[in-house]
Amino acid sequence: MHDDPEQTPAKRGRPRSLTEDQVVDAAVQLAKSVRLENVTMRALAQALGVPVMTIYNYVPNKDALNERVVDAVLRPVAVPAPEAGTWEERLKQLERDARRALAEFPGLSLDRPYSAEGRRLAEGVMSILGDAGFRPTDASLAFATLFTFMVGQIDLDLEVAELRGPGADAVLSAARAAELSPDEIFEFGFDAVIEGLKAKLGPA
Amino acid sequence: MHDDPEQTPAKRGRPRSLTEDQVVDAAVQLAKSVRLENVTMRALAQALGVPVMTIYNYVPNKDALNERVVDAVLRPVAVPAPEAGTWEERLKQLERDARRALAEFPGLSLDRPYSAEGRRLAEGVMSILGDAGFRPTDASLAFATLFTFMVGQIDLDLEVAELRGPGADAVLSAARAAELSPDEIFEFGFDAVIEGLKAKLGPA
DNA sequence: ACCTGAACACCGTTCAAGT
DNA sequence: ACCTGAACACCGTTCAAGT
Repeated sequence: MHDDPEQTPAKRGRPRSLTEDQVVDAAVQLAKSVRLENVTMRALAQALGVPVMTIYNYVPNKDALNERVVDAVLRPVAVPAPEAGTWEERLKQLERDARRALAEFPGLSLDRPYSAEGRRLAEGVMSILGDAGFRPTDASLAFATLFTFMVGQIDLDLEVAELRGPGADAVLSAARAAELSPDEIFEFGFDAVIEGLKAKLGPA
Repeated sequence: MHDDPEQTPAKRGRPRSLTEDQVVDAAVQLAKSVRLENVTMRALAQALGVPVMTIYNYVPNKDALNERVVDAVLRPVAVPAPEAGTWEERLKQLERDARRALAEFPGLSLDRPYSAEGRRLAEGVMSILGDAGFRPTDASLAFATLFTFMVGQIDLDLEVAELRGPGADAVLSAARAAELSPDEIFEFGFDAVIEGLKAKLGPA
């Protein structure tokens, strides 16, 4: 009964010099200027002012760290409630928020392996599609289309951000010639996708 | 006049042990089972039966090698001629071919930096959109939407291929529950995008 | 001329020793 | 109990020497 290690943390041993949040936050900051995959454990340790191996007391390895960074970035993205508007408006707001959240982080994508936050957003989209009245199979197809569009859009955003200047690139030069901003491209594409989904699913 | 080094290759010095095509082809083969970024120069050298540094006689560095691999994979993808069908059919065939070509290669994407073949395909899509009667700004918007969809689709294909089994993934579990194949998802999504583009651009 | 061994400047991570 | 230096098994690539 007495001496329960859960109740009495018993500050024995060396005190922790960091918290997990500090480690993840520092990695998030570094991921703003360098692609997440290129954030090195050594650079992270230096930013935290600790030896490299100390990080491994807070995070099992780099993959796990990356997952927590993605979670931290996606956490602020809300799933709009039913009262927030029509299903089209709710989806658009969700995808716009996600895109904005990810835009600060070069090369941070929604893809594999799915984080807890990624799953939350995926379920949010599915539930909005359910509210819209789509039956399960149709909702899955619509989800896949929206997800596909979203991943591609983030990739396009990255290219626009990186390829400033000399990169004589057919894709972007066409967009540049027409003076299209990434936001305009997103709005147009998203509306087209929604329109297409309604056309394909509406008559059922 | 005499002794022109261009006309008379003059087999002096050590003979080349490889050709550039051999190097690229070997890299293409390795990229079928390992993501291109994870194909190491050392593994490539071993597959070719030469010391690592020999590769640098044929290719300046790994980035350039990767670009040539992407070009080699994309080269067989044709831009359907005007006689091949309606602009919708031509676009669909092009994107389906590109998707199939890339499907064999895990993690091979259309994105940055654009290869010569990628540029050829991009210009092909733009010309098909021109044939369809889209004016330049509209064609750019439509192109960006199609490109976005394509990049996302390839990413989705990769995840479907990789996440066999335990990965309890919301995105794919929904698709699996509905027994949707990647091809069905592609067909549906592509048609929806085309439908949306027509709806947005048609009334103009 | 072309080839290539040795070496360098990086990675992530294991392992055993330190307090 | 928590921390961490040294070392290991990798990378891509430079550089100088070999034929």
